Formats: sequence, C-alpha cells, structure tokens
Amino acid sequence: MENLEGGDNEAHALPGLFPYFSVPSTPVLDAAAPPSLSSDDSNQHSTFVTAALQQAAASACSNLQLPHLGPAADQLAAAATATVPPMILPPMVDWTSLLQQAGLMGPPPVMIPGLHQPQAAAAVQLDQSGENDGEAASGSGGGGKEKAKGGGRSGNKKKASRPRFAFQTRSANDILDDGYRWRKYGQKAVKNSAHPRSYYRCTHHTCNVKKQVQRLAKDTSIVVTTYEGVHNHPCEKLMEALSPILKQLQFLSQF
DNA sequence: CGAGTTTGACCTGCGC
DNA sequence: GCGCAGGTCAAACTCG
Repeated sequence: MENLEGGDNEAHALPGLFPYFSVPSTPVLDAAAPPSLSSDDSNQHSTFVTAALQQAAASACSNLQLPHLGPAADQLAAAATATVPPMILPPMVDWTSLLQQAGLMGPPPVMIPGLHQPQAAAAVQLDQSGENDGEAASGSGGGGKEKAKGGGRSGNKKKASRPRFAFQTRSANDILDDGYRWRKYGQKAVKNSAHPRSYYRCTHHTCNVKKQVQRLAKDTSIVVTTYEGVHNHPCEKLMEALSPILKQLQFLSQF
C-alpha cells in the first residue's frame, strides 16, 4: 500500500477535480470523526473533506480571481460562483480552456498566475509526490499500458504517486456525477468490508485520472470517493452549464 | 457495433 | 521468502 500520509508537508490545492457536482446527496460534515473504510484502512485514509474544507471551498469559490483577464473574467467567475450548487467543492476550473473556448482568450495557452497555487484544501489531500502532477497529458501516451501481463512491469520502481484526494458523500448512489465521464476498469472485494471497491478511469483519451469508490464499512450510507491525478481537459457538463454565460460574456466583451 | 461493465487472473508492495 | 491485500489488465459479456 501506498503511504497516504505522504512525507510532503506542502499544501496542495484541489486540482480541478470538482468543477461541477450535481449529486443529490449530502456531504458528510463530521470533521471530528474521520471515517475508516475498514478497520485496515482506518489509518491510511487520514484526511477527508470536512466542514472546514467546505468553508474553504466556498471561500475559494467566492474569491476566484483571474487577475489579468479583466472584468469579463471576473463576471464569469462570479457567475460560476453563483451557478454552483451549495455543496460544490472548489471549482478549480480549467479557466484557460474555458476562456479559450469562449473566445475570451487568445489561442496561445496563457498561464493564470495563482490558479494552481495551493489553497486551503490541504485537508483532503491524501497523497502527493509533487513531481507527477500533470502526468496525464504526456505520461505514457494516455496509457497505463506500461503494465503488461506476464512481467511487463520491467524497471517499474516504486509506483509514482500522484496527488490523491478523498471525500465522502452520504448517498444511495455509488456513482456520483462529478461532471466527468468515467469507465470502470476493476472491482475488488476489500477486507473487512461488505462492499467492494470500484476503480474508474476518466474516459477522456488524454486524461489519466482515476478514482476509487467505496462505501464505508461503518456507515454504508457514506460513499468515499478517492481521486488520483488531475484532469487535463475541461469538464463537459461544466461547459454545458456555463455555455450560456460564456456566450453572453463573449457578446459583452465586444464592447 | 462501439462503449462500458464484469470478473478472474496476474502483478506489486508490504508485513511478518 | 512467503502470504496477503490492493491495484490493474484484458477477455468476455451487456447494453443502447
């Protein structure tokens, strides 16, 4: 098992994982009682979304700033803030792609200073190495193919860890709609848990983000979702939701 | 027929 | 070194 505590003290922002969240469910606010997935996992998943995080999320949401993009972008940020449902996690939206698609930003990629800076979301970080962040884009060619059956993992040192974030949601549905499309690639029975753990990969061809979904052993009404990696593409549903706003901004930006 | 799911096998890391 | 548990692969299967 990986050490989810990690040795790295550096805070890390929620990396664009939750730009859109339409789950008809109740986030768990019990900060005092970090959940244990099972008796074995209890010491591994040590950090979770808490009320504090959600406050931070709201704060991050309302403080979205796009310094050099002008009032149009500010309006967009404000609109996004107003658009997100109450329990939305920080919308670390891929603003670059968004604004490019909306025609509010020129073709050359523009780095938005501070957008990927650490925010007050360290509470949810389970693991990160710091080196492997945007691996999805280049990586192994959209792969995971590096592992072949029958000894294909030659030269595979310790598995490079990527930032991992977990949050729990009280929901009857295991599958939470976070706006991205996922393909299930595995399921495992977990020791000391009646519920299996499911493994999902983002279906976007260049994206290598994974997530694990599992119900708490203690409280099976709670779904724990662990994300690994960073999406390198915009969220489809977010784009759907924001397209009217973007069009309006595009119109306004002409003046 | 393509995309997604299921499921058994295989591989790796870790603790003993 | 061995066994266990977790993670992933990929063939078979299902579904729209």
